[in-house]
Amino acid sequence: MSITNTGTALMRAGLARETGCNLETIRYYENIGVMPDPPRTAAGHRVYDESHVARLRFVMRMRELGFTLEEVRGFLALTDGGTQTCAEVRDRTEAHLVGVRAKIADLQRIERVLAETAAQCSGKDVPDCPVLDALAL
Amino acid sequence: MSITNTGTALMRAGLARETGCNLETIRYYENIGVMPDPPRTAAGHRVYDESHVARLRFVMRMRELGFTLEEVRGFLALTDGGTQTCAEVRDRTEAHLVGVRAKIADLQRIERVLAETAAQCSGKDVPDCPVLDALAL
DNA sequence: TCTACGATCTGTACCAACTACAGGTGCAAG
DNA sequence: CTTGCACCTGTAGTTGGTACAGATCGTAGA
Repeated sequence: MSITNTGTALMRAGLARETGCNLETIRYYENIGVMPDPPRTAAGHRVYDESHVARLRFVMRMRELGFTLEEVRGFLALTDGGTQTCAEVRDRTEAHLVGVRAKIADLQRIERVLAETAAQCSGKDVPDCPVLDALAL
Repeated sequence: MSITNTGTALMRAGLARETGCNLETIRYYENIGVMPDPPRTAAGHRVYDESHVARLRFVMRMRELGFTLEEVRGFLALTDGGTQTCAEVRDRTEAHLVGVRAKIADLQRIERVLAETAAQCSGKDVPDCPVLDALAL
């Protein structure tokens, strides 16, 4: 399953480079329990392998898709426990999708209000403005 | 000329009730300079009038439309100085609109990815799931 | 071997934009 | 007179990071 090359030991900067993740964010994810405490060298330096790269990429992809870290944690708990089912994962994904669609609708409403109001502007060097009128309502 | 007719004196809770703003947020807006320091009673209690109600409503409406407090401050500085022009207000509004449209596009991309992936789910009680596969890529 | 430099370590502070709470006063009703 | 609420202040917590200070480690050059 996991292809573990012998020489793929990474330090924190290496993991950051491999994943594109910010250096400090790696430690942050460790602190909040999203990434595991990695093994350390004698001097206390963190050592990462391919499993850490994969997990961090998973976390980053979920974040890109707008999942909260709490939701990420939930997914990881499922897969870490090996208790995940396709139905459960789909349900959580669709629950998130509902939120995303609500945000889109919200922003579209905002977009419409802003565009319609700005379209009424004279664009002149006068103090009166329909945008300010709309905001003062 | 009764005091209670035109000059409706409000305490903080009254202003919150009139505007729907959270009680603590009013003090926060005062601290960050978005709302002015109101006059006080002898005991130090804040006293608000209609001008505060109007200003707070203006701030809240801008926030609802997704403007940052920094942008709100900018608009208020314009109108407080009486230096606003319709052209300037329209320009700032349209600059904000660009950001809103970018957010919508972003969320629509996310929506598409989530919907397409979730649609491939078997919905069964099995550990394999196309959503997890997509995230693990 | 000494030394300089970069990488790593830790804790902590900072950002937006609020929200909440602790601990203290004021004021009016019962 | 006491109860109880509204108000006051400062400060901490939230989410998801980002950044910095100060200490230590590890290695390459002189």
